[in-house]
Amino acid sequence: MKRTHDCGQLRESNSGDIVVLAGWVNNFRDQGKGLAFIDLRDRGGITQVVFNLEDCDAQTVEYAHSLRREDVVAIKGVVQPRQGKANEKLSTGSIEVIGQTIEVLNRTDNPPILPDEHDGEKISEEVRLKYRYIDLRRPRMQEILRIRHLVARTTREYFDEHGFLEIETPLLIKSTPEGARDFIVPSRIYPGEWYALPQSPQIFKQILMVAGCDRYLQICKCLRDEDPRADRQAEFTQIDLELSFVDRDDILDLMEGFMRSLFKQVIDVDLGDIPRMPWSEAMERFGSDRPDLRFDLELQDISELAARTDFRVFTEALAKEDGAVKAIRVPDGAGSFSRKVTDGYNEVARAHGAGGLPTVKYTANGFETGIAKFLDGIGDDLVALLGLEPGDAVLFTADTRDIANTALGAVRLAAAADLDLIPEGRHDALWVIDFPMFKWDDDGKRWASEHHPFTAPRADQLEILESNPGKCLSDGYDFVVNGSEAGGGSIRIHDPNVQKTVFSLLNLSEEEAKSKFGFLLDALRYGAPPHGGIAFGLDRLVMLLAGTDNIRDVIAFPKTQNGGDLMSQAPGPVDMAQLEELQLSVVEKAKSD
RNA sequence: GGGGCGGUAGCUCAAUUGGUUAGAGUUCUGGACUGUCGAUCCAGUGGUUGCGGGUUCGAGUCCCGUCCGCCUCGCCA
Repeated sequence: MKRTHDCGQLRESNSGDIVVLAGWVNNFRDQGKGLAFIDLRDRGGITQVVFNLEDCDAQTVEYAHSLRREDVVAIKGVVQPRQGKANEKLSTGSIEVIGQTIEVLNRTDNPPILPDEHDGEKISEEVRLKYRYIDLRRPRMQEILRIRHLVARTTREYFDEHGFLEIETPLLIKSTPEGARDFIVPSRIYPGEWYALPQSPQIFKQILMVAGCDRYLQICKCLRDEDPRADRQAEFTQIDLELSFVDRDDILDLMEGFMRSLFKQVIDVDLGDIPRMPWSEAMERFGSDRPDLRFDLELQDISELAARTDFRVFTEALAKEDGAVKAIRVPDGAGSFSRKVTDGYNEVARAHGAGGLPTVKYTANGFETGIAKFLDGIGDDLVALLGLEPGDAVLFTADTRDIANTALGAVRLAAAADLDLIPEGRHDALWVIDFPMFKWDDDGKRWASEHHPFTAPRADQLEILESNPGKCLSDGYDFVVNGSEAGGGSIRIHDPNVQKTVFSLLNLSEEEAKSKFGFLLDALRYGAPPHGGIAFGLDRLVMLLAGTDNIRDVIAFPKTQNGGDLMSQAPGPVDMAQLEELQLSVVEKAKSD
């Protein structure tokens, strides 16, 4: 029997048609010897099939009674309007198929989990990952896989229309010193030497620009041997792009068009104008380089007022180099912030480097609790500056400007989640621009790239690149949606001399740079066009579009926090012969204690 | 590498201060039922309490170690 329709297709207009459906038995309801209902499920949906003695022989009805959940069957029958009540939960709920013939394609063992819409979300992730082939049968998972497909399809369509070529870059490449830890692959032909798997195709896509490819696109796997998070996997997918003869605004304009069509086509959301915010403003107002603009609770600088208090936490912070006191006003926070809640925020602030989180409530009687007694001299000015109303709470951080901002930024997110200030279904995007070129690495006592070592300084910043690298701004940009970094890129350095200067600021010797990136430096010497690009995190875009906060939900076969695949049991040992061929041996690490 | 939460029947969970034979729902098995749709009703199967030690008259419960899962800090150019 050949399938004629999928299980989501049939409507009342099909009444009288003879059809063949195939799929999994989602559920069955036996109603006695002569009547049985089978809910048949495939990727398209669910259709009810009914077997009874009026429409088929007793043997077939009995066969229908023997079907169990997740058996795989093909069923031939006639479409008719529902005899009983319609089921509004199903797209096919107004019809049913009168079953006439059953072909069992495969019986199932008793399944460890069921891809049931009611239980699916409750099953522990550990079991879902082990039996991923059953978990993925769930309509929700099928929906996410489809969203992911739509993202890839829309990407290829949009960039094809704008003159991009899809070009593959190698997976076995040379290890690079900057950035994340590499996954490495031993070379059989050169024993003792190693390939690295790409953290991104960065250098290759720049070389494609030197090669005259003009506009490049790739949907590619990237691999970074670092610990995962809820929104991060060691193995992930990027939408990787690079363009020649463009400036920053050309790229941002083109990518905005892409993002708008993506959100429109996949979830029918209008992103509207996408604001561009300097990095310094994002840090000052939101305490984050990826601000969530769906709610207020903006950070305010109260350093001048704080300097007039006798509160040592404030005055000692302000005595530091580039010290600051920041505050957020939490409307109606006085009532909802118990001691337990503010203690929790205190921990958040401490986890981000702040010494603590001074707190005060503002009521009809003025400031109360917490640090109220220290605010006597500045009370009215503080009320005016923050726009306080009775019932508000105020949270403070005091430290170096950087720590005060990031710690309070983290508290801002925690408070918004607690107070339910984040609107459902809303998507607020922005570009963060004018990043610093470098950040100071205190451990390594050197400058490190804020973005990556090929990011160009802004043209108007070239003169301070060497004299004041900490203040030098780059031509980099991040695309941020709902507080999640969904993409990032930059105009690249196309002048080999500027590239050399940046390498030396990163404390990369000329010799080292030559051995690691020599081929890029060479390429830049032979007629490199001005170019720039961006990479979007495809997994994170799918998360946003699908409305999940778990990256494993948007990857068909994801890995766990320990980098394992619970289904295939990777990683695993290999044969001694394989190691010998590679001239490798495993050395047991001595216990340090 | 650090911190936190968790692991009990195939699945989701319960088990009082350390105390009787570790329970419930569901899946599954058998039976009843001709319009159900998370069907219902009756009966039954199902346990290395993650694993290894220890304390105790007695451990799912306390202690030590270890493995696994999740969240998080570090890390992620």
